[in-house]
Amino acid sequence: METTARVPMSGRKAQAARNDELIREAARAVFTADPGAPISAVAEHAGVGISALYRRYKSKEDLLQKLADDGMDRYLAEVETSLADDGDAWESFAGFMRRCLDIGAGSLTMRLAGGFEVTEEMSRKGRELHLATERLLARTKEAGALRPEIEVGDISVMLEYLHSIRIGDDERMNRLQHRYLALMLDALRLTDAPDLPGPAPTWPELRGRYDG
Amino acid sequence: METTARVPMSGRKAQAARNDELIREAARAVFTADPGAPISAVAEHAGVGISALYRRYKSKEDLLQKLADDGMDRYLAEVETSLADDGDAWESFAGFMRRCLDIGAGSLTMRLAGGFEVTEEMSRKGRELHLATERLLARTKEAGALRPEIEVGDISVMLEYLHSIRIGDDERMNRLQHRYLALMLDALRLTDAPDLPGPAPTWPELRGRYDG
DNA sequence: ATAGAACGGAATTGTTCGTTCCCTTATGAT
DNA sequence: ATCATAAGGGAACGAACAATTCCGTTCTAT
Repeated sequence: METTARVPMSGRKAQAARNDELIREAARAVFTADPGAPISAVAEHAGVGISALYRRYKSKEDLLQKLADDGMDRYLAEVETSLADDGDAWESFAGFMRRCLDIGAGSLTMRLAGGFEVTEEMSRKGRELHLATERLLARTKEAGALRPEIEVGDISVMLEYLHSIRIGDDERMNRLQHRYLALMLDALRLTDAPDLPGPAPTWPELRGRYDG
Repeated sequence: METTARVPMSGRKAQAARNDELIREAARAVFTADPGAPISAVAEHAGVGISALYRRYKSKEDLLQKLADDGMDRYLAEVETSLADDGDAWESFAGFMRRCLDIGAGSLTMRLAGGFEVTEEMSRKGRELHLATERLLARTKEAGALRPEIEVGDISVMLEYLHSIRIGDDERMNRLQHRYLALMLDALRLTDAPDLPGPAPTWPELRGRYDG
């Protein structure tokens, strides 16, 4: 045990601060993997007891809400990063998708939905994300780098389902997810391929899964 | 026995015979949608009571085994249909994928796995499927119609993943699944696209999810 | 040495789900 | 018409599970 705590890593406060992060990370990992996971799985994954969790979040619903909200922020940040990138339009878009895959964004919210009450604030943020994503898609299409039929709903669905690929350990899983994303991306840039069947999922359809 | 049996809809026996089918169909639908669904959901979906189910299957595990086995048979039938098709190699392969999507094959077994004991017989059948699929892929690649890096594991993962897309009612859902399959297929025929990241999932990796 | 924050994890309580049981109904033989 | 019986509906039962609470312990700062 550290007696005099030179290192910032010692002391209960530092421990606690680190646990904050540890727990958020674990929650993200666990619930991305399985939205219905028990809260004890999060504690286990984080290597802490259940108390550490309940000290920080009033309830499971509270945790899920904060997580979803956080996920939306991350996602928005990624869209804006790409929007601000003035380089190659296609690479900018592809990078956005890859980053979303890595940080678990773009799908978490959807996958979690149903497990908690959607606040007005979150609903507002959701619309904001939608609009921002729309801008990114529009810009990419204008550059002739993206299939015109692709809409925001497609992005949601694709990210959500890429995240559901869970084989092997974390590293292997990530690699496989990128394998299929690469496949998708190859298809997405085919601007003159034949039409896709059926219209893209609409915003109400996606939302409908949890507040319908 | 049917004495005169003009009307197939009357009589307890006819009812029962119809229920056999009703229940299999419901089980397929329900468990494809959610491998962890309660058995009562199957009864509900089939419009019968729970007794009707337990009269036919010893237990949930029994039902899952029979279902998985049935799924493998269906899948094998589809591979062989395509293998027997001497028309355009690409269309033959694409048709195979589309049919698998429609009948819920190619993923059911995997998704169900973990919920029941895998018999030796099933294991054997699994290897058979693998080989047959390999033949189909090889043939399609030889015709220059399929990306050479695509392996059997990719097919499993893609089908499994496509089936997990669940938005809207059955019809809408099917349409959306075909939308993303179409996207995938567009990517799969790109024989000269840049390499995909990471190797395809291997047979042990896929199996590893339930008997590891 | 002691108050108290931060924890770990067992105990508690409510819910879910597989399975069993019992009662109703339709069928076919007597 | 009556009765034995196959089928089926769905409530009841008990085990497993998971959210939350509670209590004893450890470590920090004083």
